[in-house]
Formats: sequence, structure tokens, C-alpha cells
Amino acid sequence: MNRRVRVRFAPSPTGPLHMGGVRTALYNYLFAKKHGGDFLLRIEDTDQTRFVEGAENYIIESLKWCGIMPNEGQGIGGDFGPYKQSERKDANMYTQYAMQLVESGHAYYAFDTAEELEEMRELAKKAKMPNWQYNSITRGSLKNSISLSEDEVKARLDVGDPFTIRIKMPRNEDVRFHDEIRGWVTVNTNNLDDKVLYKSDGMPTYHLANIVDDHLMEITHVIRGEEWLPSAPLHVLLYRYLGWEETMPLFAHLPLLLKPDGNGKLSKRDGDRLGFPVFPLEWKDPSTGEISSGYKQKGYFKESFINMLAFLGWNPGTPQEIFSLDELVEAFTLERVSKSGAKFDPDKTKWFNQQYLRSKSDLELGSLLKEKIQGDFSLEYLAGVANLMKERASFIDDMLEGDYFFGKPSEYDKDTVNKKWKPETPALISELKERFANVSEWKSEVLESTFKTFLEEKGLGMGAILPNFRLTVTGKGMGPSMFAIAELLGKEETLTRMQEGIDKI
RNA sequence: GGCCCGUUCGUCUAGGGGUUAGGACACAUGGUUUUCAUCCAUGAAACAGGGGUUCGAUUCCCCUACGGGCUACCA
Repeated sequence: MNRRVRVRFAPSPTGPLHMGGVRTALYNYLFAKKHGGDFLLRIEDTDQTRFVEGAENYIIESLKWCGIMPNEGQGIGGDFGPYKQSERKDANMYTQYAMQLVESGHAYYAFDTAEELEEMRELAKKAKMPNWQYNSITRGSLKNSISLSEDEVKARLDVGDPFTIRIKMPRNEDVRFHDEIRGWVTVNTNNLDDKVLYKSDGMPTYHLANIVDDHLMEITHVIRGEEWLPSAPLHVLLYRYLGWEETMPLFAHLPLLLKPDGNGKLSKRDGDRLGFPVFPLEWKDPSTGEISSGYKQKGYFKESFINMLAFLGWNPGTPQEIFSLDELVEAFTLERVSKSGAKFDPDKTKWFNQQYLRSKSDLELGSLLKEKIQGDFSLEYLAGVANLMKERASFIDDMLEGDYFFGKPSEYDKDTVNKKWKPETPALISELKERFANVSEWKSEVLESTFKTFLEEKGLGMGAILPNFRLTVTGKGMGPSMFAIAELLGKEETLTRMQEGIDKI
């Protein structure tokens, strides 16, 4: 009974991986690592009509970027393959179980076409019965191996009539199972319908494939989104009918990720509308060419993305909020996952990024900066820029606000010019420039004391001249310490800019 | 409509039969700063409603409301 923990992330390749999906993968990863188990990736592509080119690769690349790669599965390998359901179907891994269910009387052949059923639903709806289901009440009047004679069923099968296999849902039976997050959940089978297990195209549906695969892959815990909660009783029944109840995995249904404003599931639309990514990586839709932004490309660190995601629906119960992946592994438990949906908060996400940015060394930030700019600057210099800019940045790009570190100002901030640049200013800046020219050691502290002495002699306040000094050197009305900027820029560059400022403003 | 799940500051959440209901983000105010940012301090801000049970309920139970999910030969 002490089985090795094995969990899986089982997305279907119908498009880019949504951040909600990443969180599901993350919780699976954390749980597996915490218990020294396996985390596998299985691709659920039983719906061939929804296949999207590149989606599978996108999923793998996303998990890779996040640093939560499975240790087994599609694109990785392992002893339980194949890890893609279409390939498992080709390897004939599902049919026998569908047959087993038919033979044991827990499933049956159904010959009704999708169109016929659609019509049936339409009719029912018009008759004010919006809840038409293929179930114990209706199955008797439909075309299936329960209502039809044995001979007719055989004849239909012999001539190759298309058919599906449906579960024969029992009447009035309570199905009870324990959810690791929600506790006991009970559903009466009268509310469940005869779900299709095997489609007429020869593919199993999710419901069958999922159970067969989880069983064969020796999955111990199914950690998935809340949207699966209603079909969990069906899955429990399937385990029972297949004779696998002994090793049935434990279930944990995660709360949904909700949109920041209003209600409902977080969707791609919300990201577009409110200006934040919903996907880990940028995605280009192969059919429309439309590009959706990704956290990576938007300048988020994977650490902050993961940290933020971990806290949407889980918390450690301590005041600590900044967690490395390893710390998350250590702290994570399903018991501390909350039951209710979590609204995504773009502001908090930004805050997380700021925290991580500030925790990085100047050198590291400098090299990240190097990728963003043109021109040949030494790493040391860029580290210096980072040192001055990091306090005011949430993203690497924010540090580019200090464009004056990479070239002379091309224009001078109009508001500051209007407010601070007085007729007597050029003369004062000129004088200040002379003082600076005579400074023995070009250091921030020396420049500052030189500056203050100058002010005292002139009987001026900081506000009268410092903003103008900043203006000439950076072209801006605000920024980090001017003396530190001047030190980094160097004596010659600073003095040149002061003169140019006097000439141009 | 039916079924299932949920509901603590605007948001993420802690807590739990007796608490000044705690923290974080965001917000506001003050301090530091030439400025902006940072930082520090302070503030405003919540137990959906109604019934029980109880000496006492935000906490336990029931109902209602609200929200969400599911209700396909999609996952």
C-alpha cells in the first residue's frame, strides 16, 4: 500500500498552455518532489479535431522555462509509454478495456448518430426539458445494445455500422469519494448520464483514456482543475467496474483561477483587455497568425511567475511570501490548498517581479541589461547602472528608463525646463562645471561635498540648481542620485554634457 | 433548469466557539530624499443574509442569496 508517489500533468494540445494549466502542473510538480516521486507529462489528444500545430512543443517549452519539467513522459521518455493518447490508441491500449466493460454489462454499444442525439436534445429543449440525457430512462428508447435485439446488434456490428460505447450508469446509487482538498463528495448516479467511453472514430474519450492511462501508469494522485469535479464520480465508477478500485488514485481538485475584475474563469480575453499575459511564453496562432504575449517576453522572471502562481490558491500558513522552487517543494501540502477560486492580481505579480529583481546581484542585472541595449558597454559599467536603477525598477526594461547612461540626452524634459531653468541658470551651471573640473577625485561623495560648498557660497538651495544639473546631464527631471550618476558617467562625459546643456536649453 | 463546489478587508489570504479578526498587494497620509523611486511609520478597509445549537458564533448545523464549475461521440 506504500506506493511510490506518481502524479501527472495531462494537458491536451489544443493551444498554448494557459497559466492556470501551469499552476496545475506546478502543484503536481511540487507534490511529486515533496514526496520523492515521479511527475509525468501525458498528452491527451483524443480529440483529433482540436489538434493545434505546435501546441505540444509549446507545453514542453513552457514547463522547461518554468523549471518544472516532468521527469517522465512525452518528449522525455520512461517505462510507461507511449505518453500520448493517440499513440496509445494506435498501440491498441484502450479497446480491450472498453470490451471488458461491455462484457461485464457495465457498458453497451450505441448506434445513435451525433445528429440524431442533437435533434433529440433540441426537441426536449422545446418541450421545456433542458436537461435531456442519455441515461437509464432514455436509453431504452434509443438505438443501442440494450434496446435492440441481440441479432440486430450483431448485424449492425457485422456490417460495420458506426457505434459508440457508453457506460451503463446504474440507477439511484450514491457514489462517494474523498477529495484531498474538499473532503467527501457524494453524487447520486441519477444525476449522471451514460457518457460515451469510446467514440465512433475509434478513439476513447477522455473519461476512459484517463482512467486506463492513470491505472497503467500507476498514478497515485490525480491533481487537476475543479472543472473535473463533476465527472469524478464517473471516473470512480470506471475504476470500480474495471476492478481497479484498490489502486485508485487519490483525487485533489484545484480551485479555479478567476479574472481580476468581475467573475468567471480567467481567459485569454481578460489578458488582452487588462493588459497582462495569460500564457507563460509568447504564442503565435498557426492559423490566424495572431500573437499572444507571454510572461517571459514581457520581462517576468520565471521565479516570480512561479512564486506568484504558487500563491494563487495555496499559502504556507506563515508570513513568508518569497519562495524559491525548492522552498515551495519543501512547504507545499495539499491540505493548505484553498477551496475557493482565486482572482488573479496583476499588481501583485508585478510586485513579485520587483522583489526578485532587487534580490539579484548588480552583475547579474548588468548582464541582463546587456541583452537589451545596443552599444559596447562593459559589464562593470552596466552593473553600475543596475546598481543605481534597480530600486526604481520592477522589470529589466524599467532600467532602460535611464537611457542617459547609454548616450547623451537627445532632448530635455520640457516640464522641468519650464519650471527650473531660469535666466541665471546657464551662468550657475557654468560655474559649477568649473568647480567640478577642478575636483581631484571623481567620486560621488566628493562631488556632493563640492556641490554643497558651492551652494553655500552662493547662498542657494538644492532646488535651485540640482534639477538643472540633472537636466543638463540626463535630460530628465528625476532619477537616482545625480552625484552617483556623474561618477558612473565619468568626469569628461559629465562636463561635456553640462556644457551642451547650457548651449542647447 | 438540474447537479456539484464555493463565500473573511477592493485583491490574495491567516485564523477559529470568547481575538483590538492578523499579514501581503493595491490605496491614503506623514517622515526620509534635490526629484522620482526605495525605505520607515501610520491609516482606512472584511467574517454575504436569516434561522438554529450554545452562557457565547465570524467559527458548528440548516435555509436563503450570490458566485463559479459541469451539464458534447471536448478535454
